[in-house]
Amino acid sequence: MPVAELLPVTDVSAAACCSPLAKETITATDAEAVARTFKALGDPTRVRILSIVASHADQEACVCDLQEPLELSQPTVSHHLKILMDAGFLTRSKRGTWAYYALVPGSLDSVAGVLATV
Amino acid sequence: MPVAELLPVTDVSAAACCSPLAKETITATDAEAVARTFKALGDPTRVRILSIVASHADQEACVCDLQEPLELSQPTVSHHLKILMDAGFLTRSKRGTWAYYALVPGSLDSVAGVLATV
DNA sequence: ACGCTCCATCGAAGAATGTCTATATTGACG
DNA sequence: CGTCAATATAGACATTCTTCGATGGAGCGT
Repeated sequence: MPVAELLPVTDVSAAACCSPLAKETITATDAEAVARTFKALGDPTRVRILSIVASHADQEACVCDLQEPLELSQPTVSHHLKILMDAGFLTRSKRGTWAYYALVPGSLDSVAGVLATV
Repeated sequence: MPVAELLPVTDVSAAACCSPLAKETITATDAEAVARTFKALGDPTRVRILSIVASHADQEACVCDLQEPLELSQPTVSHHLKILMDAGFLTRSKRGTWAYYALVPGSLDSVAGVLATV
């Protein structure tokens, strides 16, 4: 960010199309973080997973709850669950042989807040 | 969708881990539409484009406004702009030689509403 | 009319992603 | 302790995505 001030942006001739900025733009680093969040939501299977989990009683479901309605192989379901976990939308709690994935409270709502930074 | 009712899901033995659903889940078709929206936001370059456009005075910028800060080739910038247009975040208005891309008012806010359907 | 600038489209190369099968790991239960 | 069930991980393959250079079209200027 300090680099910006070093540039002599006092160009008078290029006034043709380029208009000045009214406020700061997002940094490239922050943009990557925002994109990572949305990329996790950018797959129909993962959207359905979140919907199924959210539709369960305690907003919690195990892998076997998901495999059948999604009609996907078990490793594929686990793969998507990991992505949703890494993105902060789900948590995993293992009870016995089963792994229960639960919605992180407020994680979906906070997506709206992420957009405010753009 | 009507296929679901045909399945005899009255399985009594599998009560071990699977819990019942408290509400309806999203349909596969709707999930694809939701995912398409988020996929458009799932790339750091496109997030930066939206930020730059939103930071301009009238929330409007031409391609030349974007090419330099993004440090990408012009065809690549146009490619991303098309994706953001198809997703409903930007509109294009050509004035003279220049093409001005403007934020669709409320399009970013409505993303939060999309999540409510999940 | 000619050239020049700005932008969109085309085609291709490399990277990333979604899916599967096969295998490993973990915990429960005889 | 051995077996079985539920998940996770690894590797492979096809598809999609991001990016580029090259080309084409539209509009302004001399």
